[in-house]
Amino acid sequence: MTYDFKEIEPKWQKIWDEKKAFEASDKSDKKKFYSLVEFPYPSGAGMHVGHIKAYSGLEVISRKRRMEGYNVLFPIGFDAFGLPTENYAIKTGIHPRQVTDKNVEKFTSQLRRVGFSFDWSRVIDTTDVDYYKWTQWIFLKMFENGLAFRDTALVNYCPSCKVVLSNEDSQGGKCDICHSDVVQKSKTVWYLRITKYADQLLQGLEKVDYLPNIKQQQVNWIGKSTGAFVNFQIKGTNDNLKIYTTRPDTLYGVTFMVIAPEHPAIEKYADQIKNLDKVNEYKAICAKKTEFERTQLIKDKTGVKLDGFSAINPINGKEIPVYIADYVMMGYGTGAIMAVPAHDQRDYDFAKEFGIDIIEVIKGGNIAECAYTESGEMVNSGFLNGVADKKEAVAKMLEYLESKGIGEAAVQYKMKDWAFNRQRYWGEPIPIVHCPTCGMVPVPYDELPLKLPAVENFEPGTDGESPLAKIDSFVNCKGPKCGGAAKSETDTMPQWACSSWYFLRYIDPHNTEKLADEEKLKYWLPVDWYNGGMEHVTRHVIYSRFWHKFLYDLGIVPVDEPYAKRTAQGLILGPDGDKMSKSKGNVVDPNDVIDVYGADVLRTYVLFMGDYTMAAPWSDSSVRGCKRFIERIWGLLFMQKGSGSTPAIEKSVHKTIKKVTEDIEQMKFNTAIAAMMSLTNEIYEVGSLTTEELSMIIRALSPFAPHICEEMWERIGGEGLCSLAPWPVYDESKTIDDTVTIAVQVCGKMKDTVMVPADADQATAVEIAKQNEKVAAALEGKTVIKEIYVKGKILNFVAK
RNA sequence: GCGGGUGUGGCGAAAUUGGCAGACGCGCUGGUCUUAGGAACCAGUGGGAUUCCGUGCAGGUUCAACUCCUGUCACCCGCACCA
Repeated sequence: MTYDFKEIEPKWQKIWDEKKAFEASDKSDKKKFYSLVEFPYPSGAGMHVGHIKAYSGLEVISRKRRMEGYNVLFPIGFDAFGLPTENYAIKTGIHPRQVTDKNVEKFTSQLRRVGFSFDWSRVIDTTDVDYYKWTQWIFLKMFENGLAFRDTALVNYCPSCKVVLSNEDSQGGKCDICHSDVVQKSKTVWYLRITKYADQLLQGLEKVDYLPNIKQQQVNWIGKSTGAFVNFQIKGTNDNLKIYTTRPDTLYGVTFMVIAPEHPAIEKYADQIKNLDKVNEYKAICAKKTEFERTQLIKDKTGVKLDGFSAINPINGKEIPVYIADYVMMGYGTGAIMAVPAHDQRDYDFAKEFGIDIIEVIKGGNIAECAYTESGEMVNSGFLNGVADKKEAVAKMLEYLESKGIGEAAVQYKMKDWAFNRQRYWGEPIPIVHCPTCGMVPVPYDELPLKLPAVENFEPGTDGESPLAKIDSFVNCKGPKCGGAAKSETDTMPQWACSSWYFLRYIDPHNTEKLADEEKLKYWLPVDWYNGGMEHVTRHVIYSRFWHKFLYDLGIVPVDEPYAKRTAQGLILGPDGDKMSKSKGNVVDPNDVIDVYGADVLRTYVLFMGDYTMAAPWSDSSVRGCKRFIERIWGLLFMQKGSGSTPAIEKSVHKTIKKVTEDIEQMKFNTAIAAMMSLTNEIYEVGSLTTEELSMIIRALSPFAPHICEEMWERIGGEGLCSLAPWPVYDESKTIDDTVTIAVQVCGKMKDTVMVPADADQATAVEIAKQNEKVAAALEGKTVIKEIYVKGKILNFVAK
């Protein structure tokens, strides 16, 4: 009898559904396990096999946990607001609501065909008003607490998409959506004050179990640096130019200062600056440059000296010339620096370009050649002379600066506040009213959700205005406080808003009173294991940790870190080894694979391909190997015999169960599957196994290939569903061999292997080894100086 | 430039963390059965050769190195004039 996946797979999917086999219980004596995968953006293209790999990791772990007796919450939903849907709507004229519904339906059917054990009773769609009501609610709480605010600043702006972008969405100076160059534009925009949580976001990493590279990326992104603010008096005034430096120890080496082209001091002291025309000309050139261009010319330093404007070095009273240059950014530190060319390469390049003095204050380098950035003995530095330790020098200088009131220790972060509004339709409306008498007023909580109005035209305005601005009935409203005529905010929230808290909603998805019930939150949080893509670690993961910490401070959630553990899967590349993309035409559709081989084969293959965390190319022919394996598993059904284990098979079964049990926990799915393949090969050689052995194998394979395992489970008379049957327990004693094969080396070169009792002592092993022909031949005429014996592994004769 | 990662057969990859390099799978070769096979099954498969060489390259530590150390090259990813 052959294995007919086309009949078996839908059969069991239906049964799981009818029995609500994978629904989590909110009340249970069992230990809870919350496993979370990043919910998909339902694009029109449907899912590709990369999605399947992304979900299969925790799918296996969730299924194993259920079999181990846990109450498992493994939910799924749709992250459905966003530009691709809106752009599609603009192109086709179909409303984003309809597009989203259609795509969600497509994704759902694909996911179901794979047989994922999601709890389908908790599906959420972030574009559902009952969901985004709470996204708006959280925004209002942030507004109330001063974490959501408006400011006029230079922002990243995509001229093609006509939207303001966050730093995170414009990495490398390119728009994350359309990849065109981002320009800097002065606009009044909404921000979320994520920087307030910078230190907590950093500290929090110490107590969570994230893969090391994920942690490191977040640490870099937050970019904490410790240094000092130092005030340089502006000559001829009582005003100061405040700078930030990480090297206060080099203060004696300052020979010039640089301020950003946008620095306010230029306007404030415009009348003092004699070459204002030249300065303004330079400012105009900088403003035209995109962020991308500005980071291109790293070596060629440009700038203009401010004539008639200088500062005083507070440490020695020296007059210091001040320049403007675009290598200093307004967005970091104070937008002004003290330049120490002897010990900073950028300052060095600038000094060479402009013929400025270079004063060595740390010995050890050759400042005629380049800046010396290592540590060494301080010179030309007044009271610091002779100090050789950098830390000590910094500490002494800080102490001095603070005692004189001219500077203070300071911490800076690279992370910037989150630019939060988008001039787009398909997002959550920001629930704020601009009232001419009362200013910015939040929409009252009991009026939430503030629904997206029906529109015909989704095109953003040419002046960078939201499509909502054209809807008079939406824009014109009453001021919530005074009742007078007012205007609604017309911008919407960015794509990352709704995903910043979705894992909380899964816990209580149908609650109409609160975002989720406290008791349930207390039971399920934190997420025990969260898996997703590397591309989200500096965006979604940081954003959601920030929202979570805020909700924790409000007392809404019971733990301060949302995710106890975070891992990331590697990409599936196209068969050509390139990243899968529609334009390259190398995308593999899971439906095509399921049509030919079935879901169990697809699931097994995406996990067998290689290291789960690493990228690997798709191979159509390799899929067939997994198909053969699944079919050979089916064949085991016809090799059963009632009783009487073959001792070697019994041992191998227990060893395999042990390996599978352990490997799954480390996401080493590829070696777990390989072990089961080996075992199968071995059983085929012997030709039989007991029903009990088969039962163990089926259960261990069931997280990977659940459909065939259910069918086999039923046929061997297993009780209930295989998916909920107890995880097979191996007998440790049966995993240990009585005799082992050890390698025998002579002078480190392998000569042969010999069988010895597992607990053989050195003398026994040596005796057995010496009887081996090849070993004896190699030792012929030599004197053994030393014998090295590692039990169960190796015996090495060191001989002359 | 900084941070993270990866280099192992024709290919995807393993290696109990210093102990038999190449498990498992693909592909390939030969065979069996077939009208046929891009099906199934069986056997073989790192390279040269009769005892050597092989984990990007060059050194080192060790009885023993894919694994540890020093240097170096290549590729991938992230950040990037961050003061």
